[in-house]
Order: sequence, then C-alpha cells, then structure tokens
Amino acid sequence: MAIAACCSPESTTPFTDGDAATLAKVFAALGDPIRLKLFTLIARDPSQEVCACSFVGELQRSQPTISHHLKILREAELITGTKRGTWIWYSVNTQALSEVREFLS
Amino acid sequence: MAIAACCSPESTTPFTDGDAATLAKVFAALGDPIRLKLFTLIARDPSQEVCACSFVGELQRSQPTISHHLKILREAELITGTKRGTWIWYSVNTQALSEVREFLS
DNA sequence: TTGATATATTGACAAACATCAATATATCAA
DNA sequence: TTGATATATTGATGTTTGTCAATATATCAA
Repeated sequence: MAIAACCSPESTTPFTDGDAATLAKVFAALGDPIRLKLFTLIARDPSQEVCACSFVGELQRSQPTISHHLKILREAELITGTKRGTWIWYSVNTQALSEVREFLS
Repeated sequence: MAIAACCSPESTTPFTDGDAATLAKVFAALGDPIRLKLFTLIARDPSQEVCACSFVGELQRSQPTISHHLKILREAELITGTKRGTWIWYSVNTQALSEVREFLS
C-alpha cells in the first residue's frame, strides 16, 4: 500500500480550527497592499497620532475604503483606535504583533 | 483649515507598490486557515519530508484543493517543493520567513 | 506495456472581497 | 443652532478566492 509507505502514521493537526482561524485572520489583514501600508504608517509614526484623512490622500483610496480597511485591521486586533474629539488616534497592538512574531519562530 | 491641523505635512509612503504587493502576497498566503495548517505541518515536520496525500486526509480537503493551496504557498516563496520520484518533499524557505519576521520588528 | 498512484490543471460555481457614491452619525466652532 | 469636518455605514458592482469533479501528466512496479 502506497499510503502506508508515504504518509506518516499520525501527524497531529498543528492547532485547533479556532486558533487557525484567528491567526489566519491576522495574516489576511496584512495580506492586502493598502492595509500593509496603513499598518506600516501607523507603526512607524513616532507620535502614534494619525487620522484617516491623511491616509486617504496618501494611499489614493476613498474615505470609505480607508475606513473599511482600518476596521479589518482593528478586528484582527493589529491596531487600536482611540477617538478623541473628531479624530481617531491609531496605534499598533504590540501584544498581538509579538504573538504573530512568536508563531513565525 | 482642518486638513492642515490634522495631517502631517508629509509622511512618506513606507515602501514601493511592488514591495507592498510582494509582502502582502506572503501574508495573504498565510491568511487562510488551511494554508496556515499546511505551512505549520511542513515547518514542524522534523524529517521535512511530506507528501500531499497526508495533507488531504488530515485537512479534509480534496487533492486539487490541497495542490492549489500548496501552489500559493510556493508562489509566495514560503515553501519549496522538491520532486523525488512520485512524491514531493516540502520544506520551509527560512530566508523568506526571516524577512517576514524582520518586517514585523 | 499496463495498472496504480502522486500531483497538476481545467472549468465551474458560490462566497468573500475591494472599491466607491451616497448617506448617516458625531464632534467642534462660530 | 448651523456649518464644517472626521469617521462609519449602506448598497451596489466587478473581481478574486476557495472548493470540487473531471481530467491530464508523471512516475513507479509488475
């Protein structure tokens, strides 16, 4: 039987479906060029004070599109936004980031 | 003018469109639960000798679907496959992996 | 050569996604 | 309150994606 010759007798699935889905969601959030730029802009901003209006001009996407992408990054818990007045201040969730880094090690 | 009050005078886009697309492709490759499991199975296998037939049984997807996902991981250069006889031996591209890790630092 | 097996490709389809225009909500300033 | 602005939501549309059945290609063994 070729199956027996080829397949390991039993390899355990690396993690639960839930864990895989959660982690995949994080990677998928970074798996779009616009979101990757958004994330990098937020991560590299020393003041960590960013409003979406700057993103619109820089990334050449409409305001609803930027808003949509920021939501996906938020839901993946890669960034957090704090509303202060009319603006929202974004910063990177370093905890989530280090978990991703740990997975890749 | 609120624009002037809110936006930084000029923040440079983090990287070129090409670089963003390439890196996004890598993250997108990991942005699916099945591919995340595939990648982990390959990465954690001490022998680094894996054939797709084991993946089919383990991940409960058809052979064409597994083949399709492996192709996406290969095209993102996260894994490499070496054909020896009828089987393909997969291993993780550690170079690409460390580049991703570096980006997240 | 013939049969069995490992993997890839094609074609099709439903679901998810990226995008924008229009509209809504919330906050500040006058 | 009224006007301006920052952000979110809705609805629509074209594109991409995940999936499988069917088929093709390649390799090994008898």
